[in-house]
Amino acid sequence: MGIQERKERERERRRQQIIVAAKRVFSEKGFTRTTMEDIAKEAELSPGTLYLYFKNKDELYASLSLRILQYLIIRLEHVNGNASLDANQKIDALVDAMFDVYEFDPLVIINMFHLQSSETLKNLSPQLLAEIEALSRKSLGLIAKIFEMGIEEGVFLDRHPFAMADIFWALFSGVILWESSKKIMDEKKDYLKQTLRVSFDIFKKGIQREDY
Amino acid sequence: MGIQERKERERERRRQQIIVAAKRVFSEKGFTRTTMEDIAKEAELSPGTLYLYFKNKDELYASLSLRILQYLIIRLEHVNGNASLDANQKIDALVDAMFDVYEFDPLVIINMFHLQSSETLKNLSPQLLAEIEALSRKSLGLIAKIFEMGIEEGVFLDRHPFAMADIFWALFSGVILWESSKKIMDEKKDYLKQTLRVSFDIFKKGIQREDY
Amino acid sequence: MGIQERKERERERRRQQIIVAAKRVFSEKGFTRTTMEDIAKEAELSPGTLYLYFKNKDELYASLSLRILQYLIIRLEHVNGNASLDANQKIDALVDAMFDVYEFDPLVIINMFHLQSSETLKNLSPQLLAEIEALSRKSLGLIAKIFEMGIEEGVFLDRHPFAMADIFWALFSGVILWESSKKIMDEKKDYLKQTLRVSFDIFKKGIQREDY
Amino acid sequence: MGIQERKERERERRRQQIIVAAKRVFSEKGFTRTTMEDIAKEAELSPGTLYLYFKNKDELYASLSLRILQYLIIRLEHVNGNASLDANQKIDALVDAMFDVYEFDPLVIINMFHLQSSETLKNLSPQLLAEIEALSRKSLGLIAKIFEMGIEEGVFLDRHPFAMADIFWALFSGVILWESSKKIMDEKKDYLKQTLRVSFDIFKKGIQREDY
DNA sequence: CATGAATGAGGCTTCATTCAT
DNA sequence: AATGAATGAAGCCTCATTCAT
Repeated sequence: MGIQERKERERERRRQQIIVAAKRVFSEKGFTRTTMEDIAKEAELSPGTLYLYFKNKDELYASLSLRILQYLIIRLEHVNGNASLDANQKIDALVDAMFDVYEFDPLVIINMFHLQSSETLKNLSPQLLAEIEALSRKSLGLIAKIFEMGIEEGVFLDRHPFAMADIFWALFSGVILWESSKKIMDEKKDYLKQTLRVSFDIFKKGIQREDY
Repeated sequence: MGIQERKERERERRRQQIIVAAKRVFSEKGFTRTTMEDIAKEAELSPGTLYLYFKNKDELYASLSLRILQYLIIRLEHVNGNASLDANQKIDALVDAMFDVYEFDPLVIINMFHLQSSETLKNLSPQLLAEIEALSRKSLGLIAKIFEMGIEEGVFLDRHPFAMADIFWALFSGVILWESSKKIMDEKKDYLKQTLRVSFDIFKKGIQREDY
Repeated sequence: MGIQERKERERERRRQQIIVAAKRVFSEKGFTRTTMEDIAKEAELSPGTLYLYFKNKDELYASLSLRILQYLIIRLEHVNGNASLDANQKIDALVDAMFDVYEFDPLVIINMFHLQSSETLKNLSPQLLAEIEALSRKSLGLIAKIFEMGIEEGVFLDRHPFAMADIFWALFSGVILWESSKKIMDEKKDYLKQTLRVSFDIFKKGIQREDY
Repeated sequence: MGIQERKERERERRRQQIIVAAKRVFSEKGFTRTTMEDIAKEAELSPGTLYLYFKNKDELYASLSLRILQYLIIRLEHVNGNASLDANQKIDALVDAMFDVYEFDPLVIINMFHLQSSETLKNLSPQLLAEIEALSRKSLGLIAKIFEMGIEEGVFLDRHPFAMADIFWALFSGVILWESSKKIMDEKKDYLKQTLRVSFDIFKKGIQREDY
């Protein structure tokens, strides 16, 4: 059993090793221009080894997103579970969570939104697509719950909570993608977090029934 | 010169022919999975011919975005030029313009945001990148102007107008990308326009200094 | 049209060029150990070009057999069409035809029987498999017809003509495969044609109702 | 020594375990598409273990044939050793032996003929090739002996006994390969044994000096 | 002996791009 | 200008084999 456990740990360690390498290379070069050999080299492994841990390039790419979605869900459940917060406080907590998730691993977040907003999605295996979909749906559901609560409390505009969650999510991803795209076009300073902050403020104000 | 002109016109017509074909194929298959031969077939031309009009695949792809950005700028200039509108009316006109642009060619809009939010950007030639950047910057500038006006009038929150423009743009692209991504994951109905409408409403409300 | 024709001819010439090269390499190394690059080199073409003429390695391999089967069918039809021959004379003509086909291209014949008697068959595309099956069936049918005639004439044993055709075919392929296998094991002299001759004699005698 | 023997027995048991597994997998998938891991899984062993018992994939594949050839030789020696049979009775016994061998393990027989009629032969190590050759030669020699006897008795046509043995062998393998190939092309009923029966009848009749 | 994770060479195939016609 | 056949670089992935445990 000790052996069993150690093996398990080592396997997980190896996976991480690959994931870390993949993250780095994908972030730098994007999906298409990254080769499996690039990742193997970065991970100091042989190309064949990658395939012992990930079925193919797509799955490896997507698995990055899975990790961060799982982390996001944990954070969101925590927000939702905190009964002491009213709707607006939960929005604040939600925003904090999003910042946390972003800082947890900015490169992966950008990767994830690239994935979600790109053709790569069409290449994924049905299972993996379903998995991503499930986690996305769950995240969105948890976010929607907050809006639902605010609507019930009468403090938020009465819009479909899922639409609001979609918009919140779209705003988050839109800002991140747009800002990183601007950085590509123009290697200037990084306004991402400031812009994100303002956008969340605007959003929050925009959904209030009365001014606050 | 008559001959010269005719040649010029024919050349332009050919370019359009290619662009139309490219649009169709890129929209259907995404950038990577589209081959130059696909486009050539769709345009009823030979692959070689494409290279007489576009330097390479990337430039062809990007040129789609150029077209729509140019159209967008015309629309935005029109909005800005209308002196009879106050800031909030201009926001409405801006929103209308965005809807127009979207409906002008939804596939190309999605393409453009894919481009802007993707690795492809990294592959472009510096000139083309600069061209896109210039047009984007101009668009954003025109949008920012509206916010600037509202801030000066005292009806909008006093935030950096360019940040507001970025956020507006990010919201627009974010919703479009996210909704089309949801459609990939789950071939359901298309809520894009409704969601876009709500998101603009929230945004507009969110930037008001006083409630309206 | 002149141009059209010339292109057609050139295309066919290129195909032949590839087929000749493929035949040589496959015969020398067998299917698995032959690489597409081997063939390309032998044909003095680039690997990519092979794929302009053959969908993949399997199809290229199988197309060798198709050619010879077509040739065989022509020969068999000729035998069947000759109304002046009685059943036993047709058997002789059949045997001559088989020798002809063998000499038409011994390497390809061996390839074909390798193909027919091997796992490679399982890898073929359904269409190609169907095509081979159709030609094989047709060949066998033409052979069976001869036996049928002999049975009706009362000179051959009354066995199912198709079974007799199968046996004839199996004998032919069996001798060829076994003799070439012996040559691999033991680079000695080549008794193939003599053995083939004796085997056909035995077969012919074996199917007679009365001694002749 | 008891220990020594037990170890020996266990080693042999392990070998058998692998052979049984290999037989199953090779039969199902053919040589190329079978991986060592497939076999290891089927044998409930690890891939590495296979290499403790067989030098490589080729040798493992070939060893299947060795087994059946050994069995065949035993049967053939038995036939030859039975002094009470005349030549034609020995032919009958030979045919019975072939059927026995076929039924002893049809899959392995097919494997063996695949091996003998395939490129794989070219990959074998010289020793293994020599071993197979030796057994084949011995089998063929035993078969030839029967024909020799018949020729001496004056009941068989006076042909080179080894050629007759080759033809007999080629007929046997040809029918088996062709029938199993037909089954691949067309998942119909299995006429193998009937066809084999008829083919042996024809062969027997074909080699008689006088009618019988 | 047994394991099974790791290796890494090598094959098939695609496709952007070129260039002779 | 247009063609489209040809190129050939490069990528993904497989799998026989090894070796540290």
